[in-house]
Amino acid sequence: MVEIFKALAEESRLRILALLTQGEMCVCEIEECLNMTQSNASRHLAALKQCGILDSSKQAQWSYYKISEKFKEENKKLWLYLEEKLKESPDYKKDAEEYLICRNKNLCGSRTSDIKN
Amino acid sequence: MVEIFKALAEESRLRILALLTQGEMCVCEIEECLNMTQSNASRHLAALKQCGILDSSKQAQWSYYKISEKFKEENKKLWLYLEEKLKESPDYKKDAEEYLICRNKNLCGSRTSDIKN
DNA sequence: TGCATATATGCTTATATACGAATATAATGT
DNA sequence: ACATTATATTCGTATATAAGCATATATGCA
Repeated sequence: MVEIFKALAEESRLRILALLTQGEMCVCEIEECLNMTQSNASRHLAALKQCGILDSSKQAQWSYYKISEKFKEENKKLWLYLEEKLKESPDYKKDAEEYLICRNKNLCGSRTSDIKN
Repeated sequence: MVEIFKALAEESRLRILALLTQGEMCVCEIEECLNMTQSNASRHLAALKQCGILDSSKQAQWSYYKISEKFKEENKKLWLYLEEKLKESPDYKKDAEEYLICRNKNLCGSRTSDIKN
């Protein structure tokens, strides 16, 4: 449990999580939306994955990250809390708008998940 | 929210929280139950109080800490999660036994809350 | 008043964490 | 094979956090 809280105890990682509630994203999209350096984005994503909060899959040269279903199931109550509170954060609205802009830029070319979205 | 997660991102503080699910305690009881130094116990309690997770009240020379009702209300889902998971932690059983022993030692003399318990 | 006890806090040190810049690795397309 | 792009990782540095020890503060009691 401590590991999970450590992962959540960082502003940037919470912003990443908030973004990912909208769906899967690749590193460069996160980087762009949150205006952070590549290494920073990559490291925060790795930290969230490391403790089981995120899943990742590699398609071509892109790594896609999303909230782990297993995590949601095993930490239902925490997840409900996060869903509720992340949206209340002051950064959320702004980041969510950036997310839409990113989507339209189609930074990472077409991908499997785009078919669904 | 980050502040709350930061406070929760520490093993000793989670053990303190687990203990406090059983009721109000003073610093010296925490100190004894968890076998930590006085300054350490005091500081961890201060950190938990600082971000609203704990309340404290002073009676004579003792400071009593307990889980804040306001915190529970404003963070219902998180609190439900904590109640569920803290009990599953490997330290919990051992610490809970220590808690009973402490109670019997009556370290801090009689107190208001003892009447209720 | 003086002493003992409980708690909080300053100070120092050790460790952890976050960051940017550079580099390594992997996949793609020419 | 080579250049390009996306991502991961290494390195050095700056900052944050935790711990112990000593000290300050506050309360109760002789």
